[in-house]
Amino acid sequence: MINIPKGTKDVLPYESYKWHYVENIIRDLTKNFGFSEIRTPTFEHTELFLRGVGETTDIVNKEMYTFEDKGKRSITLKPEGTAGVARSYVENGLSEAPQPMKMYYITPVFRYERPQAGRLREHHQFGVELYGSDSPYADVEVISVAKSLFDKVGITELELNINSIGCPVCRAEYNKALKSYLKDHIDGMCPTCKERLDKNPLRILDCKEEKCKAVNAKAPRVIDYLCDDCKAHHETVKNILDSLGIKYTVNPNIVRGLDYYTKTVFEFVSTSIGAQGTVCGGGRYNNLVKEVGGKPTPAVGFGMGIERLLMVLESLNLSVGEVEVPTVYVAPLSQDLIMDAYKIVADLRKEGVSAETDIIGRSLKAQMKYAGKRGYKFVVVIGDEEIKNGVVKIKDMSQGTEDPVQLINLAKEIARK
RNA sequence: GUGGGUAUAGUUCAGGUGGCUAGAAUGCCAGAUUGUGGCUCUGGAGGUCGUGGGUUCAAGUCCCACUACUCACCCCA
Repeated sequence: MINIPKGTKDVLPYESYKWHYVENIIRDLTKNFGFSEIRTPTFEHTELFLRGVGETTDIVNKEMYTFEDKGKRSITLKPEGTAGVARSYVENGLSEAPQPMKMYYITPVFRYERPQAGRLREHHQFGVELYGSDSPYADVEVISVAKSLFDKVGITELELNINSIGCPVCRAEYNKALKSYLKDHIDGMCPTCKERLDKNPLRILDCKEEKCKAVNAKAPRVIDYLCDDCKAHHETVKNILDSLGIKYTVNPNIVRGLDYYTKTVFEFVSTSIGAQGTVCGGGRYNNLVKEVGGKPTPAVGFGMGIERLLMVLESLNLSVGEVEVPTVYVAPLSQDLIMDAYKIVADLRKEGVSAETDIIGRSLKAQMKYAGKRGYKFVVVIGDEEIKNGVVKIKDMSQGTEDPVQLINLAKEIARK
């Protein structure tokens, strides 16, 4: 037997309705906020991610699905959604379309990692991108989309953490201060943090080792080093969130793992789905568009893991939508009547009523069982009598009651119920 | 890349110190005096016990290796 590649998942026929449920909510909600869908390729030139995501990140260093195609081009399966959108924005001259440009996507993303609960090699992200505004209102606009989605599906337990990591100017200042602090304490820290000291000292703040946490607690904080502009931006974001009644925690230790972030960073974290609790992560990335070859354009957005979102819904026993089954099952009493049943089903379908009939030649009893198990609302049994008289009974499966109706009015009657 | 755990029907799992013709529940299919599901009862199909070696008269059970899955670190959605 050939089995599924490590870290991937099938969405089976009896569970795909859950995906439709969240996707439908996403499409309604983004429309409500004025975002339009953008679809970019599943793979891009590797170069895009090197420049866009950043060469020092783990994603680029060790997690990309990169291969050479038959034309000797280096191709990479998208490890995140933002870089492709930035590329498309530049390549298609979207900066000349009415601004701001508000986009969203639902896409698979690929990272070569060791799978565990809530972490896959292929997962799906819903992402939102807002280009062309440096206003704190844009940050909040994006956060609001995520927040509204969680509200809509009934999730109240997610905690919103926000932080500001400043712009290149103030971050340079901060990095200096942080490094000099850490140098004095590095001996007591874990090996990975020692390594990070030179490469990416910001990440040290995110370490979960107890001894490192203790050091980090007293480390200089980014927000104390923000320049006036970044500081004002951060304060305004908080003020707007406050006035909208969106609760948050300022967490000086959140640092996103992608190089392109500036100013605002945020994440929505769950405690109910295991160690991989970040359901949604995002922030502002004012340097990205320039980085991939466009003119400097402020941008803000987030990525949300759909698998993780579903995990949260199920762990909290919240609705994940309803099984998708046609409305009516038409049951021929015997094999002689299959043709009649099939015609009735065809008519119902033409009238826009979803319907199904027996195509494997089962007994009436077996058909009833099938209809009951799959959750049909109505069953119509077709026998010689019914055909002769042109009158059938609509059985309501949840009530167990039967109502007679003229065969020619069947579709109308069902639509009415 | 580094640790820990687990591998027996479609699924969830039983099978102390080696002796089975490998079980249960659930699901699937069929039936319970031939026109009706959910409850109940009966029957049936379905496993080379992850793979390969080894010990033994005898291995699902003990030993070794491999593989897969899984959880955690790392990192992230």
